[in-house]
Order: sequence, then C-alpha cells, then structure tokens
Amino acid sequence: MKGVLRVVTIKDVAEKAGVSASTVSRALSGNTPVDETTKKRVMQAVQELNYRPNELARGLKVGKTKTIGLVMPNVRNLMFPAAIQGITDVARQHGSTVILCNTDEDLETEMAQIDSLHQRRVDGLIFSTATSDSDHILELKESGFPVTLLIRHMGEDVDAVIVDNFTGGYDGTQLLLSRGFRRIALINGTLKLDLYQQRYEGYRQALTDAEVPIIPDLIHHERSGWMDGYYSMLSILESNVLPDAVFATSDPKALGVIKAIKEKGLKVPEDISVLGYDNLETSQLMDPPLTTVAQPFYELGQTAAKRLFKLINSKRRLKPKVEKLPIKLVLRDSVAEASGASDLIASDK
Amino acid sequence: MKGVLRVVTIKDVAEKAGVSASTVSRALSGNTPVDETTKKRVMQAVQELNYRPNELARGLKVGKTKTIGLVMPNVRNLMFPAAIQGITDVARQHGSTVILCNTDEDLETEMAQIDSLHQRRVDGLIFSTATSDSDHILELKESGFPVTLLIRHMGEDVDAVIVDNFTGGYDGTQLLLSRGFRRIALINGTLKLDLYQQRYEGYRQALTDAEVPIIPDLIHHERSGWMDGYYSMLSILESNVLPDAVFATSDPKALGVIKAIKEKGLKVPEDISVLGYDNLETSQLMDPPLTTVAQPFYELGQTAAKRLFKLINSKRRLKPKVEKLPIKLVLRDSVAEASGASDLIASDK
DNA sequence: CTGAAAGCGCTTACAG
DNA sequence: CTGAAAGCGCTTACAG
Repeated sequence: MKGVLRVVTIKDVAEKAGVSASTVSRALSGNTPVDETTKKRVMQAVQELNYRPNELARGLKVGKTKTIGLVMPNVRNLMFPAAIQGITDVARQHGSTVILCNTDEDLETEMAQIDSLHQRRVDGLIFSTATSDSDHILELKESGFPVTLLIRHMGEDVDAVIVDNFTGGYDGTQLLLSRGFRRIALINGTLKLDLYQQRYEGYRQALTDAEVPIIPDLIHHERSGWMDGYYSMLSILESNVLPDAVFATSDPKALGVIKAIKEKGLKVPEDISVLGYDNLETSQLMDPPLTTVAQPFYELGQTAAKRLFKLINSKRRLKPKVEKLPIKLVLRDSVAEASGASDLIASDK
Repeated sequence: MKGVLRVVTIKDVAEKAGVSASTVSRALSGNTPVDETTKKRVMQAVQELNYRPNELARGLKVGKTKTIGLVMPNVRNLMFPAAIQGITDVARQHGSTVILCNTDEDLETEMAQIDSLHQRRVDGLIFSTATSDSDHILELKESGFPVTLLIRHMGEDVDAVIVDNFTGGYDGTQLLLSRGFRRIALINGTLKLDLYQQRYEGYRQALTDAEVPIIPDLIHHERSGWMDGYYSMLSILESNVLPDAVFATSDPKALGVIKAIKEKGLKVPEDISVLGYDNLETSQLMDPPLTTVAQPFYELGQTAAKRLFKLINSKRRLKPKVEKLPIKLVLRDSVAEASGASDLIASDK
C-alpha cells in the first residue's frame, strides 16, 4: 500500500481539504489570516495525509534554505566535536539544519567544499580555516555572504569567535612562574596560525614581565598532535638545558610530553611539571590528571552560530566583530610547586 | 560592484552565450550531445559569470537532492567523529553532501530530526539510533526510504553496518583467560542496546567454553562513560570478591576503572589487569597504555555510507543486509600475565 | 543539435 | 478571507 513512493504535496492536501493550495500554504505558515474553520479542515487533511512541506521548493521560492554550512579542518581533532554540538544546538533552535564538511586541513578541498555549499545555497557559513592565506574567505565576505570564523580567525575584517589566546599563553605561563618555575619549555603549534602566535606572545610577555630570561632552546614551534609533543620532549630531555616545567599549547602535545618524561624515568610533576591547553574531556583521566588552560569549545560553537544567525537575519550589513571568549585555568595534578621554589625566587632578586 | 546580491542564473549564462537555457543545461550536464563550439561558448560564459547551478532547483526537478542525513546520538562520544569522517569522505566521492543531526540520545528529538531531514528530501539516512524501540525507523524502511544503521542496529530487517560484538566479547574474554585470569569482572553498558547484549554473551560464552565459573557479583551492566566505570570499580574493590582482571566494554569505562584501581593504591596491570573496548585514539596515551578491543570506526562509517549509496542508486528494493566488521585485539600494557598463572591453570584441571 | 514549453512544489502579490 | 496566476531556477520530453 505504501509501495508507491510519490510524496504527498500541497495539492493533495488542498484537494482533500477542498481549498486551494494557496490557502493550505497560508494556513500552515500563519503569515496571513485564514478562517478558523477552513484552517481546521486544512490541518485535518495535513494530519491524515501526513503532509510535510518540501523544504527545497520553499527555499527556492523564498530564497532562504534554512541551512548553514560548517567547514571543519578535521572532525577527529578533539576540539571540534563539542563546538559542532554547540552549533547544531543553536541551529536547531533557529529551525536550521547544518551541512558538515571536512577539509582534512587541505586548502583545495576547503575551496571545493565552499563552492559546493554555495551551490546548495546555504544561508551562511561557519568555519575554521585551514590556513591564514584565505583570499577565498575574504571574497565571500566581501560579496555580502554571511560568514563567521570559528577558533581560527583572520584579522579584524571577518566575523569570528575565538578564544583569548594571548591571555591563555600569558596566564598559563604565569601559573608556572607563580609555582616557582624558571626554565619553562614551550611546545607550540605552527606560527602560521594566529592562535599559536598569540599563545607564544603571551608566553614571552609573561616571562618578560617576570624578568625571567627566555631560553630559545626550550621553545619548539610547528608541533601538532601527541607524537610531536612526545618527540619534542625527548629531544629536549636529551639536550643540556633541562626545563623544570613544560607548557604545551594543546592537550595532546602535553600528553606526548608526559609520555616522554615518564619513559626517561622521570616523574610528572615531581621532576618536571606539565601544563596543557584545551581541556579535552579525557585529559582529566590521565595520570597525573592534566593541569591545563581550558577552552570553552561548546560555547565557542554556540556563540559562532548565534552570530551567524544574526548576520543572516540582519537587513543591513553588520560591521565585522571578533568575539574573544575567556580561557580558564583548570588546576589538576600535572603542575606542582617547584622544588626549592622559595630559594629560586629569592635568588632571582 | 558586487553589492547586489542577485545570484547568477542559467538565464544569464544563456543570454551571454547566445543560446537557450536548455542548451546551457545540456552543455553542463553532458547527458545530451551538444555541438562542440556552442558548448565552448557556454563554458566561456559560465567561467566569466562564475555561474554555479542552483542545486535546490535541480533537486526539485529531478527528485534527488544529493544530500544524505546523518543522525547521531552524541557527536561528543569519541566513537563517532571517526565514523563521521568515513561518511563524509565517501559522500564527497558521490558528490553528496551530509546534514548532521545530534539527538542527545533523546528519542523525541531523534524523531523530530528525521522529520526535518525528510522535509529536506534527503536521499537517504544513516543513523545510530538512541534506543531499540524504534518503530519510526521500521516505518521509514517500510516506506522504501533508503536507511542504513550504524554501530547500533535493530534486527535483520533494516540495513546496518556494525561490529561483530559477540566475537569482541568472546575474544576479549579469551585473551584474559589465556593470560591465566579466572575472576574476570565485566563492566558493561546497557542491555537495551544489542551491542552490549552481544558483548555480554560473548563474555559468558568464553567463560563457559573455558569452564570458568561466572561470578554474578563481578558483572555490572547499565554503565556508561568513565564516571560509571570509576564508581563500578570502586564498589567492586570494596566488596569481598576481588577480580584479577576487568573487561570494560568501552575505553572510557576502562579508564575510569584504572583510575579507581590506582586510587586504591593498587597497580595496573601488576595487581589487576584491565581490558578496554573501542581503541579510542587517546587510549594509547594512558598510563599504562590500554589493551583493548579495537573497533574500526572510520571503516564502519565508510561502509555504511557505501551501503547507503547502493540503496539510493538501486532501481529495485534491495534485501536488507547487516554487515559485521571484524574487531581486532590491540595488545598494549594494561593486561599482564596472571601472577602464578600456571598454578591456576593447573589447579583448574 | 537546439529551442519552446511544461513542470518540480512551493509562496505571494494581485484581485475579488 | 480566498483563489488564480506568476515565478523561484532548473531539467527534459517534444518538436523540429
């Protein structure tokens, strides 16, 4: 009986209710007054036929698809799932649907994805760009298309929701300083991404403010993932300047660092303290539980989506705004007090 | 100059190329022969105008949207991101786009999501259902709509791609038995999900086959997440029957178990061995690195997507098929040899 | 090979 | 309050 795949259309409803398609449309949308009793008849028919308006047809007509595009460099990166949830949650509140694209950190496919999303006439786009050289994004923005960047941004010209990375770098470093550490290694990501640049600057500033010398040998950039953290730390441990603490600018890197330290027969935090950055869910399960700079991923996603809908629903063009959400220090067990901390601090004077 | 938001349509191209819209359409689709030189003119115009066909209009006309829906219970569950990537990867190969929905494990919103996806006229649906009582899925299936279930399935009537959970439970338990353990605790998920039921049965079968008694006190069901693993283990440690090994049916639960064991001053694996299930990326970074039953999440996603496209592109209705992908034992350090294992085995005879 | 026409399923001025 | 008509941007038989 259900064999035939023909879907119920507005005409079927109209016929059943004995009215015109226009009236059905109006009864359903509620934008135009409709007589109560005819409305009831329509609703009855809708019920019986289990009618669902074709969103495509509607979109074609009114020029809004109630769909937003989400372009992520890598869904498997543990930062993103929470952000994605934040986005889908607010999209749902707005009756919007989200199309997810994964770029594998590749610029080519990023551009292809954007093209395909554009073809789908999404109402707007949220994304974390693969690189900083993103002319295509500026172009989009220029053309008046609603776009908001997430986590990774580019300058002040396009809307973005990010985290205050400078403060993250600064506060993290300062925590370590306050515990009495003076030889703080930094295992950082690629300087091509503004966010790592900022964390780096925060680190330097904190050191400078505390009049603690910066030791270039203890600074490694361009690292990503736990493997890089692991190898970076191994090489540091085999060099001649041993750090008393390590600030890794992502939790995975921090975990790699801890692994390396343990493998060398040293202890965290007794011998070397380790500070992460992210506060991924699993980081609390580590041994020791990771002290880290927490990023509010879910809120980041939420905020970006809210901003996007504001752009979408605004009549006039809004001035670009980059929102910086605050970081938070999460104190657990991987950072201790420097041994002989007081001496050290004293001797520094 | 770009100020006006009017998008380029097929008419603009037609006009510029001096042909009809029909010809433009044909030149672009390639389904019908078009004269080479006029084709070139069309392509030229497409280039100059940067024309992108409106996928919605196309979809409305041909009745395919080149969009699939993906309904997940919880994107933050670490099992899913890899599966999602598998799905988006093959969707891209098929020129399809994926709409992502998150149900928060809630049946109500699951049904609402399906409805909204249906309204969007997606070509097919992949999902991991929230519960087993899923009449709405059967209904969908019955109506001839392409659906494939992922990871969590329901019977033999609807297409699914899952993991061989019985074997997972069996092989995992057998690994523990082969190492000489005899009091193997099971920290399991909800029996409402077939997958946990199967793992449980695998566990029982392995014990039975080895003629090792099943100890009900060591079996905890309805646990999910690391917290539950943690508390389950705590209560076991405070009871009078101490296990020599624990089989947790998810990695997070295993991590909670390890945390509890360590807190009690015991060592993993020296005092108690722990086996997980999942092989999440972070599990190798734990201390000790987790021995676990690996699920091929990416392949699961890939396979489900491939199956879905087969369903979508098939003229006739295909017979439902549930594919079971194999698990793999990943040996790391959280499972050791039972102390005095040989005695034990001997004494068992 | 190509154009004019019809139509996919809606919405919304335009009349009444 | 309601219907007939036009049109969103495409595709595809139908003629030629």
